[in-house]
Amino acid sequence: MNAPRCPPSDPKGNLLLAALPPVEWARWQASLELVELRSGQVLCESGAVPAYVYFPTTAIVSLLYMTREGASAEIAVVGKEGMVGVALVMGGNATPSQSVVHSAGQAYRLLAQAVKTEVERGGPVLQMLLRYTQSLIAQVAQTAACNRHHSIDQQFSRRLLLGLDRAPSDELVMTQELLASLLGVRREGVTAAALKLQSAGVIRYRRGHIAVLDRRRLEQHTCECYAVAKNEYDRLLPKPSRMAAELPLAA
Amino acid sequence: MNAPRCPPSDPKGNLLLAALPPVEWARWQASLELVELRSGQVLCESGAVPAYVYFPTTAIVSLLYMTREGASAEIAVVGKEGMVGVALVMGGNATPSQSVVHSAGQAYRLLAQAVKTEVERGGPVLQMLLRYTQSLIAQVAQTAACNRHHSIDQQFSRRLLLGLDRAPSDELVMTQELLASLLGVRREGVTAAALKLQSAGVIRYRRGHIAVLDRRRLEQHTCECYAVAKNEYDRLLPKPSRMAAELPLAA
DNA sequence: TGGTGTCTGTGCGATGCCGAACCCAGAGCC
DNA sequence: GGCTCTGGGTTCGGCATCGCACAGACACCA
Repeated sequence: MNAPRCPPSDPKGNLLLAALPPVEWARWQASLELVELRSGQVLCESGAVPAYVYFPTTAIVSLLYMTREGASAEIAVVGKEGMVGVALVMGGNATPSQSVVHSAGQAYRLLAQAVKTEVERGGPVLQMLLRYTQSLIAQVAQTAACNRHHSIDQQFSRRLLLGLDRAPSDELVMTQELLASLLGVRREGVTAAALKLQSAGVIRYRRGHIAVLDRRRLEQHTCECYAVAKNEYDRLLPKPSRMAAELPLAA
Repeated sequence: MNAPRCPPSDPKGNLLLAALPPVEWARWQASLELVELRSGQVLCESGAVPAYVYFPTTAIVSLLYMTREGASAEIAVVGKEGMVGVALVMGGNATPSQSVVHSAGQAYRLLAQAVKTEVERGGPVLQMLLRYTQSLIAQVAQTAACNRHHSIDQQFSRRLLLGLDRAPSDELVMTQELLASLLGVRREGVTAAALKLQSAGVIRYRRGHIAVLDRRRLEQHTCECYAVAKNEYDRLLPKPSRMAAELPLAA
């Protein structure tokens, strides 16, 4: 009854898939393919045309920009709330950014052509994907402002919250080294920020595992960038039915 | 024969309008309204639903994020190559960013409702606007990476090129103070960067006017961010007919 | 059980940028 | 011509972050 590694997650674990109207959902269901994403896996290289779009359920993906000198900067995070591959919706297919899995898990994928067909059809699916893309723009823009004006401490807290929203539990599986490369700062800067939060009792961590003990206070340590982007997502893609998401599945 | 201030610019001075297919162009022409935009004018406040979208011809507009502490960061520049108000295309209407004119000039505007009707219609216009939006995402993302990794000198050069591409001449009308607030850095940092470029003979400036003398060398001083974003725009919205743009208008 | 490699903590000096203050000079106005 | 204002140049100390180097420590594997 179990898949090799984990029990397969419900496609509706992805909030975009869960928000599909019944007619569209019926149309998509047969085409959705469950895949296990490994940590470090590159879903789409910079400038390449992806073969699939991905709807993560438990996996978490980073959209990265690499500079000429080899430095990296994460411009957005995609997890169960979103989709990897909006360039296919926008018509440009490729993007200068790279999509990399940083937290292993499951996702449902759809052939690029299937998405393009769906987009050409217009209607509620296109509307939803465009709204998600708009929320992604807001996240990227907020990252730009945050990179300019806020301290490593604040950005570290913000990034923990972004991860937490997309993770299945209160524990993030990522090293300080990884976080540093995502934030585009030195690992020592992340260590210092983590130490402060740990001694304040907000988080606890050990070798690649960061447990958030007090989310409330973590939010207080963070710049407004987290809330602005989250509010924008919630405004653009309101929860269709909170009940359905929280109640156990019937039958 | 002249308008009060300047001769009215041709709507096709805006590259998106110029790229409209004949049928759509005919449909739009009657609805387009020429407006003079003053420097400092706010086209849309953060979180507000704009009444119009704007297609600048000679004006230049900044998309700004403001932090809680009052600092600002320009996340993208829109001039004759683009459109202000993509949120209406994406369906979210509002955005957390603010649109501010920083270089007075002309633009054509269209009622929000007219744009939404056009978007619902689908077809080539929607495709074009989505592709423009994708190029805007690339610009914003590049700004995020640039803010993280590059020096004020590089960002200053990059910003000059962004302005130059959208300005009618080789002279930018903007003070160092304004540039500093757009880049989100101190004015002294901009002064230092400008001095270096001037003593290198790349630019010459005086009280609010910056003349670019040697564009080639300016590009050499810049980080790759400028070229990446520009290439992405050119890829997504190729010049429909270079001839038509460069030849004088017939008849 | 011991070895090994990865992850985390720490301590330098160097540097780029900030914050504030002040002055000068060009431009516009009366 | 003189006044005033705005834009630009300069200086100083301070701080956050960087780059590098190294030591300890935990986790895993043989």
